[in-house]
Amino acid sequence: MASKPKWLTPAEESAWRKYIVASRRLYEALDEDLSHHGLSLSDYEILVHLSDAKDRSLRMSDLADKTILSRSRLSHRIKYMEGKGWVERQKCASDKRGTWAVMTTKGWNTIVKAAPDHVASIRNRFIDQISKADQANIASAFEKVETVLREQTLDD
Amino acid sequence: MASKPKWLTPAEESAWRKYIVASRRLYEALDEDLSHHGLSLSDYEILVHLSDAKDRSLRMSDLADKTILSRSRLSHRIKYMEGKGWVERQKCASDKRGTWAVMTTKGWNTIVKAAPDHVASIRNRFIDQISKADQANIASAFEKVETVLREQTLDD
DNA sequence: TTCGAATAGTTGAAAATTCAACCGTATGGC
DNA sequence: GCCATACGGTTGAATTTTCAACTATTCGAA
Repeated sequence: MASKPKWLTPAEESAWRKYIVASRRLYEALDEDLSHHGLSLSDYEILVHLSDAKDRSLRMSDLADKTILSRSRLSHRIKYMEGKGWVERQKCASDKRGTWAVMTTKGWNTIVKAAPDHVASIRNRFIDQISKADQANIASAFEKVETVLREQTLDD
Repeated sequence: MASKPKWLTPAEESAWRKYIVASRRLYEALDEDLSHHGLSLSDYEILVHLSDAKDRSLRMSDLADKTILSRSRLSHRIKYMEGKGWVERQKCASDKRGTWAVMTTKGWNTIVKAAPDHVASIRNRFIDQISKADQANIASAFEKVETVLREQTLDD
């Protein structure tokens, strides 16, 4: 990687620390809020992506990509969620290796119930604390970060 | 919480999604980079805070606060790190309930070795992708978020 | 001074996550 | 068509994290 350690300037260090601390705490808080509905943040994300999808169904690997979960982790989680009755698995006809994760009515009801509170959390704890201008700055900055991250991950 | 679900506007939603996705990927990438040194991001944080501290020692609960780790998790982690020879525990004289986590020379060497690469990761993957202006915006925005988060957590 | 509540920290079991190996199916070249 | 390789997904074991209970000490008020 770097040949000479180029340390962070105080301003950079400060931005980094503030970001990292706040993002950890934010994650915690949202997860805690959601736990009152019996959901973890990843379970919620899984349900969101399913509810947005055509027929409320997604192939396991697509779902894994969208939720940024490893296939293994998703597989375990879906097993759990199947137990809860929120999703079902269906064999894929066109590709016999594949599996569809299908959201059930019960899953739909669950997320419909949780969503207002969750959105309120995001609002109270994040969005409403940040000016419109900064929201735009953050959106573009993190988009850039993510793009580069993706490129960097490809060639390693 | 909220009485009426006040949904996110498209701009807000976009900012939120971009932030959440990038932050997850960023965490992953940094953790992966660090793993080449046999460290997880939390282990690194533990060592950083210890190396900044007077006598490279901190009380367990202070360390837990600084690293945003639960006491239990820190306790387990320190046991592991003790096994690696990176830290030692010492009984606290003034408060007999207490324990000091003390970084060893081996621990110091470990972090000295890992730090340049880690800083380079933060730079490549985050800092260098963001303009100076946005760094400042992000610093202040996340500071605000964290402050509110802390206040909210107090009265719950 | 004494008792009840709070604080510091640990522990073992339970739950979640990662890791690596694995099966069955597709796909692309020859 | 045939084989090597890649893909899609699952599984069980190992590791990590959470959860709840617990010990020991300190603090504070009566």
